[in-house]
Amino acid sequence: MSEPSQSYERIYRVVRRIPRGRVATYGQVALLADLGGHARQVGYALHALRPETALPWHRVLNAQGRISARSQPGADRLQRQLLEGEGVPFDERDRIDLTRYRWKPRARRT
DNA sequence: TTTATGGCTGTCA
DNA sequence: ATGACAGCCATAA
Repeated sequence: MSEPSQSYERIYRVVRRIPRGRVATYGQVALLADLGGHARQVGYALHALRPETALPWHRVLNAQGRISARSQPGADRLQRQLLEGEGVPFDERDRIDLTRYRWKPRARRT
């Protein structure tokens, strides 16, 4: 495939695997996407994804278990709302207990 | 081609 | 425990 941005697709693929009621960090997704721990690109990929792309971006948090402020206003609030709707409670500080809600994917790849 | 960002992370105080 | 600084790399102009 001559996909110019195949890297993004990998990220999307990983994010899509995140089960409902569970969350993952950018770093984690990056690792699973073979990006080698470069979480930033994950954030950019999600930032660059199109609205018609049904992707559970709201299940992706930063390493602190909190929602990062993105370009779109109110989007962080929406993310929180979506997560709460999936059964992921937030702390007083808007944080999620990653030790409990962190998605534990299996080692894939051959 | 180079330059400038950026939905982060890890370390230090 | 939180707050602040620098670094890595890919994408977009």
